[in-house]
Amino acid sequence: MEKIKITLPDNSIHMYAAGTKIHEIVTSWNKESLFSTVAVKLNNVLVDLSYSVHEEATLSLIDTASKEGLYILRHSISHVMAQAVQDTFDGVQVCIGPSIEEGFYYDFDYADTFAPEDFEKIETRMREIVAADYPFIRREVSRTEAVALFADKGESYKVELINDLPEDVKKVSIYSQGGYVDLCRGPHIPSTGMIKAFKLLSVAGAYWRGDEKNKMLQRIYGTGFAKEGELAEYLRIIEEAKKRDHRKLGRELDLFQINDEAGAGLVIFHPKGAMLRAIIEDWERKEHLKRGYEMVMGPQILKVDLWKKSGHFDHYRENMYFTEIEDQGYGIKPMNCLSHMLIYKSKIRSYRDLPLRYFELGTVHRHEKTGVLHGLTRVRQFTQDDAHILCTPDQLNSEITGIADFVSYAMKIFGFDYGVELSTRPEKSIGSDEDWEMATAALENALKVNHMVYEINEGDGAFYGPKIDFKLKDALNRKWQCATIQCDFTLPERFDLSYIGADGEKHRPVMLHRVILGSIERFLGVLIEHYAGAFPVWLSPVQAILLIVTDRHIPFGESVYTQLCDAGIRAEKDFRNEKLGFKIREAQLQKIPYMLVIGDREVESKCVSPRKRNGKDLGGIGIDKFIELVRGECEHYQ
RNA sequence: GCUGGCGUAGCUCAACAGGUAGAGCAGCUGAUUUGUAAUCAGCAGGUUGCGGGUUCGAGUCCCAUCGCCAGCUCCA
Repeated sequence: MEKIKITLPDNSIHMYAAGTKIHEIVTSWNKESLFSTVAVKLNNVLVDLSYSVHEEATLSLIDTASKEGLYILRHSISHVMAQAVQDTFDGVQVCIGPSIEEGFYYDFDYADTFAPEDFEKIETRMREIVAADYPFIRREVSRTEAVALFADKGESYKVELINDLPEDVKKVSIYSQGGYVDLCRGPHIPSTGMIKAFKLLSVAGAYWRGDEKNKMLQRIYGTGFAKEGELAEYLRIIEEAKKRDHRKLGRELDLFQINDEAGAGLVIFHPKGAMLRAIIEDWERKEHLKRGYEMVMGPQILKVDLWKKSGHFDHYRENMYFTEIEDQGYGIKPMNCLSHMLIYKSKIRSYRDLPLRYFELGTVHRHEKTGVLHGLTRVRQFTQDDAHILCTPDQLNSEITGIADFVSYAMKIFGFDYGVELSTRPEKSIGSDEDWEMATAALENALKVNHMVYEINEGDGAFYGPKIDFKLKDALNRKWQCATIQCDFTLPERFDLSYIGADGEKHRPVMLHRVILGSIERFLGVLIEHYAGAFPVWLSPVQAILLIVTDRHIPFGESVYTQLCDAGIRAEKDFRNEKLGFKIREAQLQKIPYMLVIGDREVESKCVSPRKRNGKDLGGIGIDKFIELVRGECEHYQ
């Protein structure tokens, strides 16, 4: 019999008979590893353990500890769930059921509705399927055979999927376990018994193939892990996220409200929330001025004709609000660029003036569909830390570098980690192919020059240009879009912007749209969740609260309060007739960084006793020393 | 916008299968003068999101509308 050479994971080379199953090869090499191996990579291609090798190959194992392994495990669990759902309910058609970042889902077409109460039934059946340890069996069949098979089962969605495959696909693979058959590329785990920890989480609507014109299906979400402990940890993080929800903390910390009477998606900032915003905005102004930006301000509404000129009317109208004044149509701005264009055009520009960097904390309105509104992170009115940079094409690189540095600095200041993505031309867009290519190349080039690691996000650019998106990661590792740099050759064209070059001729400048924190509202929402409401001292709306032991300490308390206010420290006083423990509890729940206890001892020695938010008692220290302490914690930022 | 779930006091939540809303916290009043996460007592607080309908009777059932939640689609 023919022998083939297999390079094993430890780089040792062994000879096996052609046609040997991978499962047998692994068994002969290291039986133990089978416990956690879900599939293997054969010459870098993922295949099942049941695969038979016919050619010389290099083998590496994929176990549940790896990202790919977990993906495969979860995909297999989704098949088990689909089987359980079909076994439990009549008349259910299966659609698609992939692994996703944090788990898996499966879409079903079912006349009745699934309720979370049904999960227990489904999970019980799933556990039976797991206990039965059914092997996942792969079979390759012709398209016609597959169509016949699924048509016979009444699975019209699967039939549609097969019929829509490219013509050159002659064969498809199907997987079965315990009588359940599914169209699937694979690979899968060897058998259902390998599944140890899973949980169904939620059910929600989802359009067939993600198109809102199609039928709404029911999607059941679940997650799975290699070990019970990991599942428990994941569920703990979900609970933690709930505790940190900025909508809940926003109310508890009295930061803001979103009120039906005022309107959906419209934020009303309370004193503490407005303070927090002001701190961030002051920081923004200072940092922008440092970096050569100039502050500008534009109106909230501009004539419709101008929006037609810019292309917003044709491409962004459904997101805009309009109004009329004395028969003249106006559009409420959804972006800040128009005024900035007019500022540029207000006089003749020389190449010596460039780059021009116009910065505006610009409030915009966008008509978002009701279903997408969400606390502070998705609203209808928000303020962007927006800037438009007008420069020569050869200044693009250094400008983008400057912005990237700015973003990196801001993320460090606020304590976030982040990732970078390059988003390319979307279907609905304006501008020539040439401009798009130039703009995309400019952004990509800047990323490369700066050795930045990035991912490509196809078709996710703005309608007027490609963009670099910075996605920050919060304390719970969730990603949020905040900073973005967009390259635009179109708007300068439409507004016929020019500058006089060294050659005395007119040239067209290039424009960069960019935000650093993005929407101040969204950023605040993310910030609240990142810090769980316990802001660092420099951001805390209230930095210190004075707590007196009894009312004979009021006069000294008042004098301390005055000294702190004079020193620019944001202080509050709690001189109520309550026990100290009660006041500490309240200050603690308000997550105030410093509680200053004032009793007989402090009055006597003219000092305060700070108690930190983490419970640490700093003992009696002089007021000057406390002021110094707080300033020291802020100076690095302000 | 779509699918499903949900709107009860400032907040968190009760009220069996329709029978004229109840608790804790917060608030107010009084007592208490208090040392590092809740002092005690009393009082007050709601046309059950808004508008229709069914019924002798609706928080509970039906319709419509506004809003919230989870997704989908879209996005800063």
